[in-house]
Amino acid sequence: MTEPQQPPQVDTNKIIEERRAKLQALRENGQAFPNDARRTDLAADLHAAYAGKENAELEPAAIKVAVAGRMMLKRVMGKASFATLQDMSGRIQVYVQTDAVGAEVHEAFKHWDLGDILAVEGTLFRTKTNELTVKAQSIRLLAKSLRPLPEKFHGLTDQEQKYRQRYVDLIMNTESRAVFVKRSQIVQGIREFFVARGYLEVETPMMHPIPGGAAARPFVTHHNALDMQLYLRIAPELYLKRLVVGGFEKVFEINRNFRNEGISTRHNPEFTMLEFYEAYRDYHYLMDLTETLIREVARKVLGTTTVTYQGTTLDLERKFDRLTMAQAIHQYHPEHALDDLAKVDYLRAALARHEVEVFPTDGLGMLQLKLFEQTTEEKLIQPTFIIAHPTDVSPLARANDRDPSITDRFELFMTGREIANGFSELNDPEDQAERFAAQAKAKEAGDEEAMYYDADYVRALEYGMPPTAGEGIGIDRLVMLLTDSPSIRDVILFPQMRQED
RNA sequence: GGGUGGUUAGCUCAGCCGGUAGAGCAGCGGACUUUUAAUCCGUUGGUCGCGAGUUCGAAUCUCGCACCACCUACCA
Repeated sequence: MTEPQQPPQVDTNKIIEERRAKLQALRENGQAFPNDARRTDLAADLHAAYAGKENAELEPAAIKVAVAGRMMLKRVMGKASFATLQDMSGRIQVYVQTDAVGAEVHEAFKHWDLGDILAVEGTLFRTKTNELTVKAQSIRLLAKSLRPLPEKFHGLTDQEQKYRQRYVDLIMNTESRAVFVKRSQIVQGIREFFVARGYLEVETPMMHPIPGGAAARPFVTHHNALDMQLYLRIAPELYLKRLVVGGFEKVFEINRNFRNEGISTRHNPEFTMLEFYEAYRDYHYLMDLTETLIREVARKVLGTTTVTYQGTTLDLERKFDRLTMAQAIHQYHPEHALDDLAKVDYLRAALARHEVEVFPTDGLGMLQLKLFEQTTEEKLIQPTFIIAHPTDVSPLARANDRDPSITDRFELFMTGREIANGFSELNDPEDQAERFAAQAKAKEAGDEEAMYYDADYVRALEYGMPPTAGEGIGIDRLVMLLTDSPSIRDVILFPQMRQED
């Protein structure tokens, strides 16, 4: 891991050799990478602006435009050629004629390669097949591409290469570009949603002396000058609640968390979380807010609240179900009667049949949770809030007033996956201190995911935190859902991969 | 971590029962002044993922390793 970087590989590929020779010739003729070309027009803007114009009207008007982009297609026909340029907005065709640009330039153009970055100035016309085209008065090569692009028709299909060389994926695949544009719009929509409701966006530390706020294994790092061990954050929760203590009564943060755990189609070591906290609210309010948020973002970004994910249609308009774990188990497995699901012995027997590991210390809530996860979680396709989680597994959530063995907490499930997790916050400093102590004890006993005792967080609570509700939403998973992406790697620009070679 | 499948030219892919590798695109040379995956003629290009083994002979069969994908387990 700490080995020195390998020297860059010398690529002996013949195509690259030829392109290097072309670049060398360009260098000998002057500036090979000119930086004085100015673009005034984007492809999509031109298509939109002249959508209704016939060539009879367009060509005589001699509308001057300056476009630039990557050459994706090239068709040479003796004394005239067509090229297709791609810019950030889309594609536009360019017509290069010996009569218009001169024999020398056209001859040079014939030796430019797919992938080269070009600038074209000229006038608009429509070809006989009615395609809007720039007739070049001048055409320049701005940046030579040394590496050949994937095949123009099939594009890049190799999953590994799409992830490792995202830049090539983005050049070749419109659908990939669209996913990341949507991701950006979703994050923007969420940001606007909270700002419009008077929330303050904040940034809290990514490097924590004590990792907290979730049950997960952290990454460890070291600060040299301070000579101290630091952890990449597994959640921002404890810092955001310190801010609520400080008087920022409505805060949110959209940022990265890091968890040193397995990698899968649903897990990347770094992932983006939205967390938000609002004082003088409870978890019921959060559920309402979450429904509104997801509906509004879907409407804004997709234009609809009917979402198809991997062949399953989700209705985000309908009020989301709200069920306790026992109710959910009963609803999807009617053979488990509600009365029985409240009996410890019944649950132990049921779990034994499923061969689920249980501990003598597991109480009613824990047993229900285990049966729920085993039998029911994957069946929650339509948006469903599951409420009342056991206090044992919710060390930061407020205990229920009637039954302190459960908490005022919910998790939102869609397509059988957890999308959000929220609760009325525990603001009793003495209760919090006891729960930390229990977690610390579990950690000593070998539970690597158990929390540390965070004395400063308890000290903050001792100044008094207003009753508060807080929630976290996994942005990557939400984006997967809204873009119909099967893998989390499809919605993360540069997913974590094993080292090449 | 466990299971299944994959890895052949820059890219997309063929390659049968083992006989030492092929197409299309891209590239190079030529023809072509409205093409659009342009077309037509010619042509260069390979450590068949890596390493062993079986065999007269391995891209092909066997074993090991690496990486990727999918399923599964933990999690968000």
